[in-house]
Amino acid sequence: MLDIQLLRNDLDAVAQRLKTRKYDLDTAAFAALEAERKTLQTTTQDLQAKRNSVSKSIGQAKARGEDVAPIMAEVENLKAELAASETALSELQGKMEALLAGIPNLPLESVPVGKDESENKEILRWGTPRQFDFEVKDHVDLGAPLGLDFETGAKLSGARFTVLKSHIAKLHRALAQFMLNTHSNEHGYEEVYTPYLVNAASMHGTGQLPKFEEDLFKVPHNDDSLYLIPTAEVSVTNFVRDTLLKADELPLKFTAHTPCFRSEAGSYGRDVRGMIRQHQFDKVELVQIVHPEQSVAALEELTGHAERILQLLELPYRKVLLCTGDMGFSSQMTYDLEVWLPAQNTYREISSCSNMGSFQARRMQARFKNEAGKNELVHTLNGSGLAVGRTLVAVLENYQNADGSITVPTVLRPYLGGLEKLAA
RNA sequence: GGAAAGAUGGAUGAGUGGUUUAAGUCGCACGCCUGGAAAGCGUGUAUAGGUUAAUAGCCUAUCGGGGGUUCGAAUCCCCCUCUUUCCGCCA
Repeated sequence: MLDIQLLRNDLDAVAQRLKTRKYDLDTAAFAALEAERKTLQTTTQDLQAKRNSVSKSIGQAKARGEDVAPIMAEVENLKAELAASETALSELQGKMEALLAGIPNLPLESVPVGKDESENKEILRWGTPRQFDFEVKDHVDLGAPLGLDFETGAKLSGARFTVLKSHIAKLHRALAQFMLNTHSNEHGYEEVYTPYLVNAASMHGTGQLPKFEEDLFKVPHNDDSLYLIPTAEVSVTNFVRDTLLKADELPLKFTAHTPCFRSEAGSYGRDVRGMIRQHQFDKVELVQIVHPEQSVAALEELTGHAERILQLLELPYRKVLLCTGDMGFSSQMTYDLEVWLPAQNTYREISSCSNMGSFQARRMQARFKNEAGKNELVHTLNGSGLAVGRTLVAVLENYQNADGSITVPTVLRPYLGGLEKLAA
């Protein structure tokens, strides 16, 4: 959520910057609402003040034993007038909050302006895609004999659900363990385990609600609903919702391995083959809660932590700075990491690392006591370190051999009892 | 699932319809005192919003959340959430 003061003071400039990310802010409508809010709030507060003082004088008169009937008559009308005014004000404020909740974050100055992913800026390429002297197979064909089972997944739950067995299941587990160990032992993150079902307030805090409900799985519960997390960003970042931190507690760094659930109603037809796009997938997430002055540097650090996983796995990747038109709703700057997939002969997203600035913190009321003793919003960051399913795909495709077996990356061997090769 | 007790500012803790403008204590900040410190004394110490040049004043809201009764609610009524304890069930 943007600071409403920013909109009040600098409406046109905000609207212009939002335009670079394809959001059209109706400035006239906002200005009209704001003008109405101003007068309505003032009159409401005046009425409240009047009611308070009259009520007080009733109490005082009673204490002196005087007749209060005349004063009571005086406030007769006040009550209805105040109630009407309060109702109108809260409706208006609700309207403005709804509008505000739907406005995306402002991109930082350093983010290139662009309309879509074609205008993203490549920062670097790491590693060299391997040259194969045989016909490469994709992960679906490679995985089938090793335990990658789409048919059973479809039988149990439908399209975009997968069962992993034997070698594939173990490789999947090894990857998650390796990532989690690296981040918690070497990168200074505290390992956490979180609920996979969260309430609407948490989803609102990180920005999934109210705008992206169709992408979520919703579960009825006690006359209410819970939501399956689409990423551990939601559960972990919300640790600090409604919290006042001490300055010396920052930064907080958490890592979590969780399943992620995405309905993605709008994605039919995309990546239907294989486990690139699933309704359920595992991810090791990195979250940082930092001092506002540190968030720009923290994004570089956090992205580096995700890159390190790819480097240790010796998977070629490229790092891309997303342009304004391709960024997520809550982000003010995002790096994507894209891993090389030989069968697709291209780089595919495997991690997304974002600096959300104070956008989520404002929604969550996550603050810290700053040097001046004032409460200030923290900045939040998160990134995938990495998406486990897609990493599995990348390992299968990049480490494949002519006979269909898979060489186990060196760093994973300790997690697989020293196994060097996966073969049917 | 059943029963009971709770939720008040940074912490603790009083407060059963109107001088409560949320007492007192602790903590914290500043000052006095001191060679320095402690103790003592004094002053101050919530958040959000409105108005404003203002981080000055003034005003409004906030006692777990929501709704209600009332001229007036921390206080009375209803619903919900969470915490603790006991019973049941369960991995």
